[in-house]
Amino acid sequence: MANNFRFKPLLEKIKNEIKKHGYKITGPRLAIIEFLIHTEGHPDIDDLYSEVSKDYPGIGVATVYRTMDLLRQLNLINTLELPEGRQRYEIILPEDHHHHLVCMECKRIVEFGNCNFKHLVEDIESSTRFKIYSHSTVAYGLCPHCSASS
Amino acid sequence: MANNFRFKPLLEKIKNEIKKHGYKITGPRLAIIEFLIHTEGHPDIDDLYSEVSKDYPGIGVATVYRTMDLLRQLNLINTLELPEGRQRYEIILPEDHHHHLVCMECKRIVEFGNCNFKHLVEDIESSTRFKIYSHSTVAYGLCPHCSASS
DNA sequence: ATACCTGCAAAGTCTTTGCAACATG
DNA sequence: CATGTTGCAAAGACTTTGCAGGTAT
Repeated sequence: MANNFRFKPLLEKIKNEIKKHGYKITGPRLAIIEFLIHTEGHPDIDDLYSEVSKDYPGIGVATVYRTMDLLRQLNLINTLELPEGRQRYEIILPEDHHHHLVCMECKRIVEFGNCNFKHLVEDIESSTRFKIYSHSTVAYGLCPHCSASS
Repeated sequence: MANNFRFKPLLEKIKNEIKKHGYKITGPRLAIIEFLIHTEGHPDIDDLYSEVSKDYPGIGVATVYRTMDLLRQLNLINTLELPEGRQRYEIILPEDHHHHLVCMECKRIVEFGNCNFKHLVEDIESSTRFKIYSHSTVAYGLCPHCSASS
């Protein structure tokens, strides 16, 4: 697996974070977290449920929802808001600020790292008097394949 | 109404767009569109349903959903994807490219106009080979009021 | 031993759909 | 008057919740 190198330290960090807050490391949680660390994709609840079921048969959907809530509360995952009407998730890697490009045709999701938003923060903070903590950008377009075939 | 000046030409443009595509101007549609043009907010389906019911009693929720689908297909409204799990809408004004700032505490939504994304488009297009057509940024923070009281 | 956690099924919420009556162009 | 549109209610999709039994620490 390409990203295996990131596996152990990240997994340990996540487990510690969970324990630190008084929650427990359980089979279903581990299976979900390991899947999230390994996958290159941006799974939704259904993807998680069906994929994790392979490692952990018998897991219930409710557990998947509850685990994702927990991970989000602990700031261990990001939630992607796309126009699909459901959420997709990705594990947060340290030092990996990126955004997403979505193909309007085939729905493929690609990450991109260039982000110059930080240059704007001061401007926006002074014009709106908000204190900004985070941001998320989604760009829409056509992927190479779909743009060739249209 | 502060934005009355924008009302007539925009309304005409929208009506024409609807007719041009073979759809009809009906009472419920007009009531929804007029509300969207007048409001300063970012209503969700429920807001629309209850507000528009005042002008047009008896309207059904299904009609609100269907009208918003139509307006989105014709590119007359923007959909805001926020972590609330439901969509919010805004009418598209010509020459008004902006993004949104959301207060994490009180959920207030504020628009900001600074956007330097266009400088990145070429970079992203060449590194990903996508053709980009639009983008949307949401920043999260604390509004002046909430940041004072915390 | 004591929280916490799980799967299940039921309940809840939000959105879509089928349909007969109606309205627009 | 042909075609699109509407409100309603039912169906569908997705998410949350209550609970009794199970499990991590």
